[in-house]
Amino acid sequence: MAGMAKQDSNIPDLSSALVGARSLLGWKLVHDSIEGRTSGYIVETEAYDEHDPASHAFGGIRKRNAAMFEAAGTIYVYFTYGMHYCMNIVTGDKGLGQGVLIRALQPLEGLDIMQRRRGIESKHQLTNGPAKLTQAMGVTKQNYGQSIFHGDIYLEPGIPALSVVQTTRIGISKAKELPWRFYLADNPYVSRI
DNA sequence: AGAGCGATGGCCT
DNA sequence: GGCCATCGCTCTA
Repeated sequence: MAGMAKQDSNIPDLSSALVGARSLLGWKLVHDSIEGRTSGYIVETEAYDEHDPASHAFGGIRKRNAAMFEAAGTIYVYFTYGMHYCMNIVTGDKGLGQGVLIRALQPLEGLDIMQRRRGIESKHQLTNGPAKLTQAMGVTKQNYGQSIFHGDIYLEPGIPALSVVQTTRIGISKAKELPWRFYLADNPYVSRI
């Protein structure tokens, strides 16, 4: 199968933020919560590493960002604009301060739960943004520091990332020229093209 | 289709 | 006191 993009292991490659951002595309993100199971395919990501002025890890470890310095697979949730949560999956060696922001999902299971949590019907609007998907999936500060390898939020093999677009990141003011955003080409659940 | 803006809280200088 | 890795509503075109 040389030259064919496929998922060839049962864990994504989280060795660095850039590798992880690409590797996580197509994986199924699952949350088994008290309200039920919600899941979706990861269709859009952004990489943030320790040398990146746009990263929350830039400037060193603090209470707010400490989870980013934990082992790869740790979930780093942050609160922003007074009302939104966003979710990252930590990459790289422990102590580095790297992660991948999950920016969009293609909703798969628990659509009714997502619709209730989001307060909207439209399937396309449920998870096409970093704060939208955490609301739909029921991810909050409570999940801060959990590991995707043993917890109620975890990954399962999903769909092959056949065609990936790499471009600049969204919603940041520093280092915005870096092409560290990845998404599945032609996927209707990407936050924006 | 795109600009403007309010909501709202933790962390920074 | 100001800034945000945001979203969705409300205007103008």
